[in-house]
Amino acid sequence: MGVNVPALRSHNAALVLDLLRTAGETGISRLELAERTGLTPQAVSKITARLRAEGLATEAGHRASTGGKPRTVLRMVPSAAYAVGVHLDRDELTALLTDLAGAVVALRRRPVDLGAGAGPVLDAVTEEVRALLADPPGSVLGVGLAMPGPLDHRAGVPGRVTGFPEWAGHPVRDELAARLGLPVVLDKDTNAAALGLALRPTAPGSFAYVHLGTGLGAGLVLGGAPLRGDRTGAGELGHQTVQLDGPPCGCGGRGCLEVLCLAAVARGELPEAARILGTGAANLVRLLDIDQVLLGGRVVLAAPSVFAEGVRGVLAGLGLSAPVGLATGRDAVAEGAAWLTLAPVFGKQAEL
Amino acid sequence: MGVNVPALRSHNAALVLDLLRTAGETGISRLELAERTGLTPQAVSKITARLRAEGLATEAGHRASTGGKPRTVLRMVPSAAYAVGVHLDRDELTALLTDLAGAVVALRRRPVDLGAGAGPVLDAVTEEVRALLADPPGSVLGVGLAMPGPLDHRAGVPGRVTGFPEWAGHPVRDELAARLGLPVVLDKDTNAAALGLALRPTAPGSFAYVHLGTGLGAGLVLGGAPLRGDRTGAGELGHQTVQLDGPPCGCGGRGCLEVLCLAAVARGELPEAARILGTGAANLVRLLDIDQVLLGGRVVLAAPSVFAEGVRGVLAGLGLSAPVGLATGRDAVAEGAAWLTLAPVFGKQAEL
DNA sequence: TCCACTTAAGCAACGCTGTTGCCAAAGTGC
DNA sequence: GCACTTTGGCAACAGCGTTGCTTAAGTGGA
Repeated sequence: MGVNVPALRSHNAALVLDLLRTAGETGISRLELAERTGLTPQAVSKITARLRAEGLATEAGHRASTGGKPRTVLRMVPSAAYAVGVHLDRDELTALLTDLAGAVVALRRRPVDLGAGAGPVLDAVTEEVRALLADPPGSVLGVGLAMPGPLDHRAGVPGRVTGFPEWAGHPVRDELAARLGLPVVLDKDTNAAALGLALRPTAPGSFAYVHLGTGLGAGLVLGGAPLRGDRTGAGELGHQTVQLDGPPCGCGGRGCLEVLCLAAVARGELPEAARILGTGAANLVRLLDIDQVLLGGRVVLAAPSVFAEGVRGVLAGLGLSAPVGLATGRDAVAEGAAWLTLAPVFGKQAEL
Repeated sequence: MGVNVPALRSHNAALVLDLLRTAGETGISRLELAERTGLTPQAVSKITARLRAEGLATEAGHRASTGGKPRTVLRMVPSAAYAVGVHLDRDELTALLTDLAGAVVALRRRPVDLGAGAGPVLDAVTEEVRALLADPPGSVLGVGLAMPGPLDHRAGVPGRVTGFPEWAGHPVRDELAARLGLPVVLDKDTNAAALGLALRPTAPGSFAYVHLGTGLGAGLVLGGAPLRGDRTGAGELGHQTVQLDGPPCGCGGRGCLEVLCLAAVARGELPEAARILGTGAANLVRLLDIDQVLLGGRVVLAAPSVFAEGVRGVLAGLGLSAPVGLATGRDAVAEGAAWLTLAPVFGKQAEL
């Protein structure tokens, strides 16, 4: 909790590297970095010199002069390091390799059955990750693994995944780390997706990633940081009561959003499902004062405009101005999983 | 955003001072401070020497020896500084003076009518604060002012307070600061109360303060920090939809928690009101993975056990283990308001 | 073409941070 | 009484960002 001088140094270095990252291909000059960080230009020069010496940054041309020496443009070097992201879903495994900028370099997919138990499934994960790393791309930071909740991201252990009791308590993170010889970070699928979305250069400060697939969940990003909660339980949108004394749910409650929404989907009433989802989204927007809602998950992606329009309609009807968007696509969770290991490089989510 | 050496110094000093504060009367030794902060004992010695020189800390006895030189106990000096907290409610004004530890030193109360307009009401606030400070207690850090929402805590300006349109946009913070010659911080009543509760030494990391008075709102504390949102809108619990297509609400929605809950109160059905409130609280606990629910507000305090038991029952029925408590009492908001100016001294809520 | 001017960025000296190594102070217990 | 343990201050130190100055590299008017 206390900060000493080396900690200060690495904090500022991470801050500068993050600005280089978000500047992307465009790059950014030393003086802009100084303005954005509040540090003096001289300090930025020192920090960027170290980053260049480590191969993390490079000079890339000049800006137009404004009457004096033109600013030198600096850029991050994405190939300086790589990370693996794994999305372990109930029936499918997606593993991908990204560079330091989060761009997908390679991808592998195969069907799996979570019900087959931890041993065989982790065998499959190990195989796919080894295959990705067979052609060694350079320094690999680690592996991010995203699974359906509930789980404990600090211990790296799944909880009672609905329908897959044998996973509960299995030391997934440590076992995979031992097999691969790489650091592994475990998190909930929705949290991983939200993290990946949160670190896009254009991301708003606070938003919710609402995922409608085999279940209904959300990843919450508040003030730039994902909210996990002490028990990795945050984002349990599916079991919000939106119908007092409504139909019972397996969770013990009644009128849960997930039950109502998925029932509408099952009936084929997608606009009604979108309206129910919109009510849940509106509750989020109002309770947390967030800037944006991003929809994702298989059910949404099967009829994106129906859901986007439906949710948008509910928010507009309540006078809420938060825009509604769609999350990138099929691999949002796996890409976010890679960010679980990339993020610390940029000083994000220090405490996992 | 960047951190330089003086910033590091003040950060560590605030950190140490906060540990002294939470240690309270008991005090804490230099070595414990070193363990808790991660700093070396020598660094802690230097920092505490400065704090003692500034009069913020003092030595207070010794611990029992464990085989060597006994540890010297350090304590914060609460009388080193004071702060004013003002709770401006729809019909009542509470102003109090606290010391650096947040203990109430003096209190004044009078009826007001928010509808009388900003001018006369701010006159009354000015009078009461001046009266509190008539017998000057020492260094006064500033004034925290808590009002019903909506408002903009960054600009220090109320929004459209329901039923009191003339307050909208009035520069309350700046005007009061000019009148009193002291820094003023404005925040929503529920946020102030939550802040005060969050800074108690025994507070859990994440909790919700649920306030049921003339309206229904919540103050959310996540990971030790109050959540306000960019528009100070976070905590709008009252307009969470918990009854799809339920009775209409003035907000444009249907089945809002506030409408249902207050209707039950109006019918005299307090257990039913508690059950509805409990449903809202359960939604909070699940969505945000919080550790505790604290109930407050006039309606709750009029029948505390009914509401506490009712909410507790709903949570227990859903298998949620978060304990339900009652917020201290009538002046929770005013005491929290004082913390709006005290908190920065301890490195809390840097960004207001 | 020249030259004054502006802006960018590195070099060197500096102040200040927390750290390290050492030692005095103040207890315990054989 | 003495060996031992633990606390906490003193002094020297490495390393951070800052300050003052210099050099590099442009623009634009005479």
